[in-house]
Amino acid sequence: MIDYKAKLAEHIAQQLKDIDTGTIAGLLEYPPNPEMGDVSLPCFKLSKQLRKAPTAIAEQIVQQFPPLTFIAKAEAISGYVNFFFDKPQFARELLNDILASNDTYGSQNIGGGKTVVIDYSSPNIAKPFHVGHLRSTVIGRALYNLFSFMGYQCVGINHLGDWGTQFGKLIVAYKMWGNEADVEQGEIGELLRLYVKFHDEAEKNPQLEDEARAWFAKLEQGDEEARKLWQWFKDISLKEFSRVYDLLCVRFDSFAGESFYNDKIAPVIEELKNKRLLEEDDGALLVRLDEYNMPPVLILKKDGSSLYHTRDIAAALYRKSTYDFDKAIYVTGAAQNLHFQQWFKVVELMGYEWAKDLIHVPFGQVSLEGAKLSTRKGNVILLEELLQQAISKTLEIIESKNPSLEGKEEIARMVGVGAIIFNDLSGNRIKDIVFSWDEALNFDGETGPYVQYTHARTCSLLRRAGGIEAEPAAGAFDAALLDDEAAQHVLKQLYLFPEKVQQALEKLEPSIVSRYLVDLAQSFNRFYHDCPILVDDTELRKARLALVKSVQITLRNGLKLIGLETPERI
RNA sequence: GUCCCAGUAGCUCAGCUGGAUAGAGCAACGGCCUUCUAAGCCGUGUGUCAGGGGUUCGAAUCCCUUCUGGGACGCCA
Repeated sequence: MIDYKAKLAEHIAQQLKDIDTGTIAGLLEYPPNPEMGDVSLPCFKLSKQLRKAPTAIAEQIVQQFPPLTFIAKAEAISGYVNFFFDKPQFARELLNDILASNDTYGSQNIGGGKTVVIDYSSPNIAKPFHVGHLRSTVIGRALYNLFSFMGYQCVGINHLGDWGTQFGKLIVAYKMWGNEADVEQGEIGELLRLYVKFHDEAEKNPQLEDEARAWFAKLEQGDEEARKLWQWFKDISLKEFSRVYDLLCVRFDSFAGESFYNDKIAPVIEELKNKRLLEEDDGALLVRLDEYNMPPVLILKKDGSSLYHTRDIAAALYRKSTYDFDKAIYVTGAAQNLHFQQWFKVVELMGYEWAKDLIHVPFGQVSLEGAKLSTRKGNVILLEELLQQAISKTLEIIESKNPSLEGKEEIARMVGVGAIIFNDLSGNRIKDIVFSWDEALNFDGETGPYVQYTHARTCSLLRRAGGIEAEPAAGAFDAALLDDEAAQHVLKQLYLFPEKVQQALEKLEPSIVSRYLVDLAQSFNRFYHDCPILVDDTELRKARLALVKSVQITLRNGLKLIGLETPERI
C-alpha cells in the first residue's frame, strides 16, 4: 500500500522538530478541490505550540521543504501548505501496487489473526423473514467480510430466536386451534396465523398468557411433548430462512441459538449468586444497576424460567471460553441499546475484564410508509417477495437491453438481490429507513446495479482488449500518459480505497464502502465517457487499460466486502 | 416522567475525531448512442445545515438550551 500522507507527515515532523509525526498525520487532509493540491496541512493548530503565525509556519515549511521525488510542488497559501503529488510517479506507484496486490488491494493485517465473533441476522423462529430482518443480516455479513479482509479470524453466529415464552404461546395456540396437516402445508404462514390468533384470544382471555408461560417452563425443563413440538416448529422455520440466506449468499459458522444455552444458564445464576450480584424481588431474581443509572436487569422470572438477558450472558461466557475472542460484536436494532448496556455491565460486574470487548452495533428501524412494521398486524414486506420482485424487474430490464445475454436468470439474481442489499447499506446504519418499493427497486444513480454495471463495463473493455493487454502487468505501461483530468480523478479515488476500508472497520460502518464505490464508479464513468480506451496508440491504450484493470480490481474488492456479487456481463 | 438517537436542497442522503466557496443521487427540464454495454455521460435550479445562545483565528461539525420526530424504560425478545 502506498501511503503518501504518512511519508509526508514524517518529513514535515522532521522539519518542525517539536511536533511528532502522529500529530502531523492527524492534521493532514484532502483539499476540497484539485487546484489546491493533493494533500494539505492546515497550520492553525501548530500556531500556539510553535508561537508563530499560521501563515509564517506554512511559508517556512515550504521554503525549507526537502526535495522529494513524490512531491512535485509545495505551496503556502493563507495558513495552509498545499502539496502536489508528482503525477507520473503517483500514477505508476499506485497502479503497480493495485495490479500486484489484486484481490488483497485495500486490505491490511490489522487483526493479526485475532478472533472476532459476530452475532448477526438472528431471526425469531416461527415468524416470517421480513425487510426488518434484512438489516442485521447484511450489516453483519459486511462486518464479517471487513474483519476477515483486515486480518481477523471471524466467527459468524446466527443467534436464532428459538427460545422463550413465544414458544409457550405457539404451543398453546397449536393445541387449541391447529393441526398437523395445516402446519405441514402452511409452514411459517400457518405458524404465524396461530401466533396472531393467540394474541387476539389472549386479549379477551388473559389466562392464556399464564398457560403459555407454563408451557415454556415445561419446555425449559425438558418436557417431551413440548420439546417435540418446538423442534418441529424450528425445522419448518429454518427451511424458509435457508431459502432467503441462499438468495443473499449469506453464510454462518454457527447456528447456536438461544435454546443452545438452555443448559448453560444454571451455572451463570450460581455465579451471579456467589458474586452477590443477585437480589430477590417478588420471587424474581435481578441485578440492580442504580449506580450506573440504569434500570435493574431481570435474570430469572418468579416461575424460574430464564429471560433473554440471562441467555445473552450465558452465551457471552460460552463464546469467550470457546473462541477466546478479541471482540464480540452484536448487530441488532437500536431499540435494544439499553438491553446491551445492561448486560454488558453485568458481565463487567462479574469481574470479567473482557466485558470491554463486547460491542453492540445498533441500526435504525425500518418502517413502512409511516406505519410500523408489525408481523401480527400483517403490515410487513416479506423479504423473499421483495427479493423476487427485484430479480424479476432486473430480468425485464435485461430482456429489453441485452436479450442475448447468457445466463440471464443467474445474473438477474445477482443484480436484483444486489440492489436490495446495497439499498440497505447505502446510508449510515443508525438512520431509520422508511421502506419504499420505488426506491428499493430503483436501479439508477447511487445504487448497487450502477456499481455492478460499472464493474461489468471494465470487464467488457478488458475482454475486448484481448491478448496480453487484457491482463495489464505492473510496470508494463507508461503511467505518465494518464494525465487527463478524468484519469487523474480516478487515480485519486483509487488511492482512497484502503483508507475507506479502514474507516469502515473502525466505525463498524459498511456504508462507508458503499458510498466510496459510488464515488469510484462515478469517476470511472466520466473517464470512460471522456477518454476512449481502446485507441490505436499502443502505449496510451496500455496505460488506460492498466487504469481500467485497477478500477475493476477495486470495485470487485469493494463489492465483495459489502456482500454484492460481481457479474462480468450484465 | 427519565434516558438514548435523529433533524442538512421538493424527496433520499453524504459531509459531524472543528478548517479553504456545504456535496451527491432521485424527481423536473434540456442535450449526448453509424464508434469501447445509454442500468451511462453532460448541462440547468434550489439551502435561515430545525430555532436560540456559547466556545474558537475558524462551527453543519464541539458545549448548553428549546422545538420536532423515533425509540427504550422488571417477569416479551
